[in-house]
Amino acid sequence: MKVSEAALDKFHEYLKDKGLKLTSERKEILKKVFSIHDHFDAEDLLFMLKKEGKDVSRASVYRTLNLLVDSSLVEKVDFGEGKAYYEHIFGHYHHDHLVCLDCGKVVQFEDPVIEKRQEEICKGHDFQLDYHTLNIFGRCKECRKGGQEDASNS
Amino acid sequence: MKVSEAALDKFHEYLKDKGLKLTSERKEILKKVFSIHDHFDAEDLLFMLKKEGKDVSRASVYRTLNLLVDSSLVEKVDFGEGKAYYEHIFGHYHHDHLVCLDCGKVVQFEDPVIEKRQEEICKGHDFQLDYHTLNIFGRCKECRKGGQEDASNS
DNA sequence: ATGCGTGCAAATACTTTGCATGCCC
DNA sequence: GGGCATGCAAAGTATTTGCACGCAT
Repeated sequence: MKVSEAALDKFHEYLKDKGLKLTSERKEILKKVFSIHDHFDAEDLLFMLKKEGKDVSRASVYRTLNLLVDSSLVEKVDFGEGKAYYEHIFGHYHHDHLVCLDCGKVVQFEDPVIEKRQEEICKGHDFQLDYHTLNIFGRCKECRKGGQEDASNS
Repeated sequence: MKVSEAALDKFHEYLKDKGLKLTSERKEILKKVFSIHDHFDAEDLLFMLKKEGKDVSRASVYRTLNLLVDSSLVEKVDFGEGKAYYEHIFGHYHHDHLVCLDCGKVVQFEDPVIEKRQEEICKGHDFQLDYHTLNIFGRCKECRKGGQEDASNS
């Protein structure tokens, strides 16, 4: 069974639980979301759907993304750009990001030491950890190589 | 010397470097920013300034906040709410946040293990670390104790 | 004196929402 | 058939920007 089918099942279940409906629009959006193996924003998604002749409105894209986030099938990622990015998470491990400030490239990483440490910190604060976001900003290898000396900070 | 005075010096230096000017508006904004020992958004800051009779425009608040962030005196914090929060950082250590999804309370923490691990990860990816943001979302002790309902704070 | 900075309002960018109609269960 | 969902456009937020005038260096 493909991941997107398992995701569809889970989404359907989530919707049923809430008394909501699995419409053709929601199906198309979910399918597309699970075909993108990278982060994307609402506008990207809308554009891709339109390009393929799927006639979904911007409002439905936004509304469905919120549902997908709420159902834990999709994660909202914030790179501090004043808009939201998304990535599907079902069937993946959670991961964090290295974001290049020059070229904008995003590299994913996952680190058990940090994950574990967060749990300890939360325990110490008697805080129930639901999820976290960790973004590391800087400059990737290529951008440092590619001419700009910089390197000096502050 | 008070922290805000040292900050003012550093800001002045930064501005000079860039051929920019230290205006009375920028001074007032910086002073206020360094008097707030918590995170705040642009509107909060504007409101506080107005309340004290400092006549600064919204545009100047936004423009100056950007300068303060660029000069590393202030950090932009993103809680995924679609707007930016800020906190002054000069004279402090960098810290991360525990954000309660129920009451919105934010607790700061700072963890050398996580900081160190991030450096190692960046080294492994040949990535130059400039800064990072780590937010942990969940529920604080009080909100878990206080029943399941949304406990809006007083 | 020069040119950056300011306030204002309009513009921009992203996201949400009200309403009339459409369609899933 | 009932009620949620959709599309559209308008409204709502957050932030930036063009312009004419003002002020720091």
